[in-house]
Amino acid sequence: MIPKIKKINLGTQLMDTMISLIENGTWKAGEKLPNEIELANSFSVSRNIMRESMKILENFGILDSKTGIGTYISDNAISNICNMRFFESLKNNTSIEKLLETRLIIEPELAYYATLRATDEEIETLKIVLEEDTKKHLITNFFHTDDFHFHLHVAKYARNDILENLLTTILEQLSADAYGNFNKFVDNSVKIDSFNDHMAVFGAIQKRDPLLAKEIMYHHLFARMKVINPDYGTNLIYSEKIRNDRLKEN
Amino acid sequence: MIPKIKKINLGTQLMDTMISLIENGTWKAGEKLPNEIELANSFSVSRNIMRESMKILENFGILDSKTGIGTYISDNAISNICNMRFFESLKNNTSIEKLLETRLIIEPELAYYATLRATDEEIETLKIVLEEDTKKHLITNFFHTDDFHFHLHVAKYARNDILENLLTTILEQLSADAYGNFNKFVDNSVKIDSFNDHMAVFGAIQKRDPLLAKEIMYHHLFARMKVINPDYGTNLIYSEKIRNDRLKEN
DNA sequence: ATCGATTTGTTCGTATGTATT
DNA sequence: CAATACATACGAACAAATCGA
Repeated sequence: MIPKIKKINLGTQLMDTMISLIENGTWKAGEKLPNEIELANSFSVSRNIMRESMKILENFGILDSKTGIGTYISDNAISNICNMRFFESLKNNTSIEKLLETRLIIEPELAYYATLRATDEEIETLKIVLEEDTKKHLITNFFHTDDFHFHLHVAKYARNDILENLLTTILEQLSADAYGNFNKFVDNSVKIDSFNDHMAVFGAIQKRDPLLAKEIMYHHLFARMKVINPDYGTNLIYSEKIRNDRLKEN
Repeated sequence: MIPKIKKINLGTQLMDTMISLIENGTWKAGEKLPNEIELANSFSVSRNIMRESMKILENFGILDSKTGIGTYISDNAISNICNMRFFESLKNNTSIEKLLETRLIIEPELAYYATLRATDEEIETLKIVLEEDTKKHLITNFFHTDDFHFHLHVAKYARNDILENLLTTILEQLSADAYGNFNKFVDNSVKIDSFNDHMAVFGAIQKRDPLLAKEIMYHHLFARMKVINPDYGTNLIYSEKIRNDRLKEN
């Protein structure tokens, strides 16, 4: 398969050079840029192209244009360039395994924090979410994106916006990707196991037992990972048993 | 303090309406859009403004323009809209505590995976990084961004691009923010503790003891958190002791 | 293989609204 | 109030790429 090279147009070239100007310190944070016409001239492009590039950088929080005053380099331009790169990597990332691994890392912790931070009302909501899933589960071949409602609710109750949003994009990517279709044809026993795991996680949250919620969530996701890659974790030694052994040693 | 409402210009309005058109299903993924002139007419804006908005959406991977052919809605437009929102939240998020909490959640796991996946050469590199830090530590009042080299290397060796990039942006935000300055004036004992933690994490990685690396990293970051918010975690029960107790009970 | 139609890429000229002085 | 500097917005045009006849 030949990788499609997108022909670089003036706009993206401009964007890239402006970013490097900021990164190498030629343009410093807080600094005022020359006006659009001068800029366009100095880069030898038209004003519209100049504007298109600047608009994109403005949208990324790297530039800051104020009507009638001028355009400035954002105070946190460098940090937003970093964000932009993160975003790029997220956009191009297609490895289902890495997406699942990320879930494996963050979701047990989210379950842990959700157990500590969810209000009683929120736990009731979670119960309702599960009950609705039960209905779907009994009636149709429920799965795929439906499965995600529970996880997203748990993430919300953990009160960490960053990781909640990260999980949202990961789940969105998983359901958009082949993984979404894959799940439709997965063996029924896997679905049932998965559903029971949800019930167990909920039970732990309801009992306000954060460590238990965390452990169950981990094993739930680890089982999912095993479905798409049976070899995963053969080099890993994270397991209840070994952990127990280690802790008893001390 | 009055929140500054950025006067919505035509471009951002257009962008928002186009996104809702995609989200509510009026524009479906893979669909071809009318040409720029027709679009501009139907939205009653000039072609330039139309282009500016489309360029931004293209940059986010929501639209896909091909010279001489036309503009299409990306196949994974919805998932990229989600990414965009994540990016927005990351851009506006200023809570140092949430940034640190995210580190507290992901970095122990990254240390864990790094211990399992780092090559012997990479562990040597890590050693050199630490030695360089030692020199800086002895000579100048080393800290703040210097402290981050070690963490970023560990993240890299964990072989999870998503979380490595997330950590990079978090550390970048922390050093850009007040936190960076704050760290400059922190008590010297804190610096020494922190440095010793790094040594201990490295020791665990070198011994190929992933659980130990994870535990030390956790306590290292928890201590950092306590510096900026002494009350943090008083409602948390995550601790070696309690975990031990729980596991021995069973 | 050439031509024409279509569509994005790019440029220029001009007018308007807004903020500073 | 007037002058200035600037971003915002529009319209017309040409160039380059693509596709189908």
